[in-house]
Amino acid sequence: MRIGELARTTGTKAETIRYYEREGILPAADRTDSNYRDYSDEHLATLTFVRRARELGFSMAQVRELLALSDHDDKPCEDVDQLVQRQLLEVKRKISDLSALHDELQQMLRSCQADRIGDCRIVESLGRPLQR
Amino acid sequence: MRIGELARTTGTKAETIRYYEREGILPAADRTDSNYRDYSDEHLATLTFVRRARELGFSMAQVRELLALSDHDDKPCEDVDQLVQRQLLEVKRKISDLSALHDELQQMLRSCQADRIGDCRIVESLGRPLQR
DNA sequence: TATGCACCTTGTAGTAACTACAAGGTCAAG
DNA sequence: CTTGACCTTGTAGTTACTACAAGGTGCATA
Repeated sequence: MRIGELARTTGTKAETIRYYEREGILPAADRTDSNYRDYSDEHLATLTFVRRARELGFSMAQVRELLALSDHDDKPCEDVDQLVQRQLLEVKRKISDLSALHDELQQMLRSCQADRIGDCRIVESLGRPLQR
Repeated sequence: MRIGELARTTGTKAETIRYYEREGILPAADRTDSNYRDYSDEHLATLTFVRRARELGFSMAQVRELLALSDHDDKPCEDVDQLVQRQLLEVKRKISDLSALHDELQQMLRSCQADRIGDCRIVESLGRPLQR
C-alpha cells in the first residue's frame, strides 16, 4: 500500500508518516520501481499503534520503548521485566484516572437527561491532590 | 499557598503555572501584600485536573471544554449534553485502548516471570486497523 | 546589616511533535 | 499530454510547554 492509502486508513498526514520514518519510529518502507514507499500490513499495525499510544498521552520516547518491547525476542527477560513493570504502572494509573472521569461524565449525562442541573464534579474527579 | 508550594505538590514548573494563568486555563490567583500569587485549594484541584487530563492525551482545547463543563450551572442542559456525550465517547475509547495494552503488558510480565520469552503482542493490542 | 532565596515582571529563545508549504522532479492513468 | 499522487530537500509555523536573562521586591537568617 502506498503512503496516501496508509495515511487515509490511519488518519495520519503523509508528512507525519515520512516524519516518523526519519525519526526511526516507523521502519522504512520498501520502494516500488518508481520509488514510491510500499507499506506492509505490519507497517499499518505499527503506525496504528503509534497513533493510539500518542493519543493516550505516551511520549515518543515511551512509544519507542514500547515498540522495542515488541521485538525483544533476543534480549534476556530480566532487562525487559522492569520496563514492563514501569509501563504497566503508568497504564494502570491512566485507566484509573480515566475511569473516574468517565463516571463523572456519566453522572452529568444522567442529571442532564433527567433535565435537572446536577453538580458538576469533573474537576473533583481528577482534581484530588496526587501522592505519587 | 504560594507558587513554589503549588509547583512542588503538583509536579508542575512554576513557569508552567504562570503560563496557564496567561492562557486562561488557571484562574488568576489572589495576591499577597507583597504581590506573591496566593493559591487556594480550588486552584490546586484545577491544576491537578489539568495536569492529569493533559497526561491522558487531552489537548488544551479539550481541557478548556472540560473545565467549562464544570461550571455550567447557568447554561441550559441541552447545550452541555452533546459535549458530554462526545467527551464520554472519547474517554471510553481511551479506556478500552488502555485496557488492551494493559492486558498485553500483564501477559508479557507473566511470561517473563515464568522465565520464558513469550510472544510480544503489544503492537497487535493497539495495532488493529481502526474503524472510527 | 548583609546574604541568599523565593518570588515578581517582561522578553526571548529552545524543545517536542508535528503540520504546512514551496520548489522542482518522476510516474502512470485517462 | 495533462492531472494527480508520489518523490526530494528545505524552511517555517503551531502547540504546549521549558529555560534563561535582566532587573526588581520581600523576607528570614548569619
